[in-house]
Amino acid sequence: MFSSACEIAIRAMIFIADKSVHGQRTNLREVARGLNSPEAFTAKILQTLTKCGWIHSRKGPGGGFEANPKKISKVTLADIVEAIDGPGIFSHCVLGLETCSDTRPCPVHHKFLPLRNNLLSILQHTSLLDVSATLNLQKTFIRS
Amino acid sequence: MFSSACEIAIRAMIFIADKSVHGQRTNLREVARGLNSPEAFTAKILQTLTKCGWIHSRKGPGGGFEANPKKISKVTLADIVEAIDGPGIFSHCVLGLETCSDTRPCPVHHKFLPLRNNLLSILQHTSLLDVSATLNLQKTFIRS
DNA sequence: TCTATTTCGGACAATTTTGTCCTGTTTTAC
DNA sequence: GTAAAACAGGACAAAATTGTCCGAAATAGA
Repeated sequence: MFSSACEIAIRAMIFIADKSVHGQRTNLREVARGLNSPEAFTAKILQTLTKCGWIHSRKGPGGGFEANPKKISKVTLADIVEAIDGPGIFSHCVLGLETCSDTRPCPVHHKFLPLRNNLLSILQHTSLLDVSATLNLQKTFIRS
Repeated sequence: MFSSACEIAIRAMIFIADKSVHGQRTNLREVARGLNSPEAFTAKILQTLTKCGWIHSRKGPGGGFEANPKKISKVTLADIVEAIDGPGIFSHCVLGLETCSDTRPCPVHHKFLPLRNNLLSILQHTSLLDVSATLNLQKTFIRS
């Protein structure tokens, strides 16, 4: 569904959001270990998220990554997915047709339309706060 | 959502099914042109579908590909997707966690569960016959 | 100021996916 | 029987994705 970079991005954002909610800053090593993801690859992804402004980074001792608490309740899964996989994901035809649309549909277009809308709705209405809340209660997990 | 090989596979199956329903056999060149897909790559995909038994191939002049009319109403999108992308697609965690399950869920597991079931249901209940029917009426298209 | 810590950014490497090409084999039509 | 048509399959090539490495820049603390 999403690229593995995107999967890691979402998990990383949840991890960082959870720390930030509790007033803590975390760093690359902690994130990578928390997710059980390759450190260097995770670094690249965090770089992208930083450039997009979804997290804030700080160099030097005691530095690391943090998320603006106000943003955590506003940033949605859709925002993160778009930042990593690009906006194409939301419009890409199920059968890969470039010209697929309501007026010139592929054979499964109408079958999948409600599903796509549902997916989009979930992504757009699920904030980081929503999903990070269960994490600290050990009700959900983010480490493979 | 699916790999591009899988997108082509589904479109190719629809194309072949549509021909077969009308008692016609088609060949690689026709399929590739019908889908506007690279011929050699399409050949590989048709090879896989043939080995899986979803279509039947025939060598020599006048040869090509055809689908058993009885099968066309039974083969589902899920069958084709599984043949090309493997069964993992149906169980792969949204966030890429290997250990994700109802009892040890990732933070979005429960949010996406209904969506996943819905997707699975659509794939399993949509037969080739269903989707190829609209094609001949020029109501849907499979060429990009 | 010096050092240790940490992110940044570019170059590079490995892997997977996508795509091509060529040779062989089977089959049909004449 | 021969030639042409068509798929089968293996080797190869290109592109995209995933992943690594290292030096530079920034920052905190001694």
